[in-house]
Amino acid sequence: MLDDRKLKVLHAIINSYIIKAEPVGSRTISKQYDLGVSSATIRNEMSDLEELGYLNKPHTSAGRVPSDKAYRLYVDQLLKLEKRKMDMKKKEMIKKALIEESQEIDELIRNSAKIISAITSYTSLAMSPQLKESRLKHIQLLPIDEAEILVILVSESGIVKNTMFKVEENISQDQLSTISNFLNHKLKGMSMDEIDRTIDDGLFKEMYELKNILDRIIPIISKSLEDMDEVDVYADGVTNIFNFPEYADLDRARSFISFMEDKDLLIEVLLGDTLEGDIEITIGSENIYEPIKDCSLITTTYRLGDMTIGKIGVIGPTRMEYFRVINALRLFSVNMTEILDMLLGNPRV
Amino acid sequence: MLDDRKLKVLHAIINSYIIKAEPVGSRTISKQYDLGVSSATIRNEMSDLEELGYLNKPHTSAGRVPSDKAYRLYVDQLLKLEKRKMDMKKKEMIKKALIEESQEIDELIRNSAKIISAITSYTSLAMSPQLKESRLKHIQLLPIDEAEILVILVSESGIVKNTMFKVEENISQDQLSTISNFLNHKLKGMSMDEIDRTIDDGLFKEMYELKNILDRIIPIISKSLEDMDEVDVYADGVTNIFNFPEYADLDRARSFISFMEDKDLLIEVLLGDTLEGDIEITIGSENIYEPIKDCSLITTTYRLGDMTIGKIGVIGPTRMEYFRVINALRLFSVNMTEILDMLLGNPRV
DNA sequence: ATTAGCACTCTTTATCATCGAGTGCTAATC
DNA sequence: GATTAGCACTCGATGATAAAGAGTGCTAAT
Repeated sequence: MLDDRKLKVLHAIINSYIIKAEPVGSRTISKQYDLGVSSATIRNEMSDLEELGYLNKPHTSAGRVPSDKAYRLYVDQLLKLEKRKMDMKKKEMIKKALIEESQEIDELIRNSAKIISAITSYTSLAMSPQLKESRLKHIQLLPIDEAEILVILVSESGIVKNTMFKVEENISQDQLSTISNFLNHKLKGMSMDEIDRTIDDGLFKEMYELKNILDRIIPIISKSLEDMDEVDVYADGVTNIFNFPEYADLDRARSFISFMEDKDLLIEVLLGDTLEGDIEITIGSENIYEPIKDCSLITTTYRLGDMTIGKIGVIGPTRMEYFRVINALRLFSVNMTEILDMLLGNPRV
Repeated sequence: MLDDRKLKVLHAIINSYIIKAEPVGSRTISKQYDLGVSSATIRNEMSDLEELGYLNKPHTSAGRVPSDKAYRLYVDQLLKLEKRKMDMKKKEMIKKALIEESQEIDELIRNSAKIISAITSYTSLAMSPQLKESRLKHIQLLPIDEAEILVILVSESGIVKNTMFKVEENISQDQLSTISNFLNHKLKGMSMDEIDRTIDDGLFKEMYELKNILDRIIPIISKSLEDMDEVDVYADGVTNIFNFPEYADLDRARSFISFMEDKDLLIEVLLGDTLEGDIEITIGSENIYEPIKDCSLITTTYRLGDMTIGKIGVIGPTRMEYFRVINALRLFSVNMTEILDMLLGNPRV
């Protein structure tokens, strides 16, 4: 469909446009890229490419601009041809920085977002681990003082969640231990969903004497479980968007930044693609949400054990430096997976 | 220094400018505000006011614009005269919304920021509680499995912090209990600072047999304590700034939004003022940081018990609707104090 | 099939005149 | 003596017009 020369011309145009953000004319191509043909020939090729939907003209006397379709072609080839080598020195540097700065998982995610946006100079997105499948490893009720009890949940993936609650009656240490043991016995190893179901089934009739207390604790556990696998998302370098002339328009900038302020939307966007695969790229109009239909989104995943549990990504204008961003994200994908392994241990799955 | 009529003129100009964001001319004042004098008189008064530093002229043939000094006067009078009544119906509404949406403290803070920016349509800032003075109520080591121990710290203010750590050796449940008890006995009731000092003093020579384990745990406690009183800050409604014509300039908007992205700076800004007092207002050039020298910042505090532990605020153009914002913030100050009291109990201080 | 050449299109930029809001001064008025 | 009407003047905003420049697309020559 596209002969070799057309491809070369298209590539040249894309490259030029990615760098300059200005419509590319035939003369630019014939002079700066060594295709050995005159600008008139390029003009004809460009005309063809436009007809095929790979190029757009902002107006009659402007140069051409690559269409989303062109980027799609470009990116697909990029991903196919490319030798997946990784700059190991850079990788280790980043890893070190991340480890030193991030004691907690949320910190790790936030810092990753920060570094990614810093080195790519686009806006970065990072999602905290999603651990829906995670199983309960330990549950414990701890008396803090006469009137307060602390509920502690630990998941196999090492996430801890606790909730304080108050009681009026006096509950003895023994009673608490009994309940702790009972709950541990019953719920340990279950996934969040299973626990929810078990709770709904009212499996706790066995413990008549402590029913009052249990009735108070169950909803707390339920709520805590919910909280535990609640994902969060961070955007960093949002103002980087101002660096791109396509966002010199206030309304555009506003709409982009507003979008980045809405965490729910961002989660949707990140989860929109599957949770599988290496690098995923969504180009311009391929995006579902209006405000980012002129953006490209590149995401990758990170894992814990065999399970993909989160995503990080970069978002910017469609004329993004795909290659550079892909490489950067690969670095982070590997690093975060390794660091999480370290932080959370290596649970069986 | 300012006679009554000058004051009235100044007020009229400020009011007009707050609404319209456009330089105010003498004719506007004489027509729309009922001062009973002609525009020529107003012109003379304006000329005087300019000389006194209360008004500025963007250029010869524009109207006048209030200076920071004018806003300062305006605001000081506002705060003095104003009858501090609170719309109790609105207050209860907000309180209800906050309580329903916010199970955790961080959520409460975030939601507050969200609601504040929604109802004021400015950018809101909210700082999480600062509990430096908070004392340790409980410390416990909990075995999760053979190789993992959970360290739990509970402060008197009810904040819980935990850290998982791994051990190679087997440590018996008994040993852990011993250590837990020992630490509780030694550290309970101490403030963070005191604990740090106690730790530094190496007070733990008493426990020879368990020294290995203690040496591992101490730094973890130390780190956790640090984390516990780390403040966080949220900004919401940042893109509201686009609603104001003074930020139609891309560079301005960018600089503002970039500033709001930097949490460290925001903390500085919020803590910059004292932690005391009811409402604090910083106008334009009174701000230390360049990017917000054309903004006004209104903050108030919230408390736990007798102690001021956090701040919330609103930031926007100097021609802010001070009155409305002040009232809104008062509502939140009271509400958050009440809700925190509920959530965290009422510790003695 | 390629290319030189040229007319044509459309944006960008600069220039200039005009308009109007607003000031500041002066002289008349209360 | 304070107020005000009147008017010349200032200066940004608006819009029209022209010139420049970049690029296309067609035609005819190679």
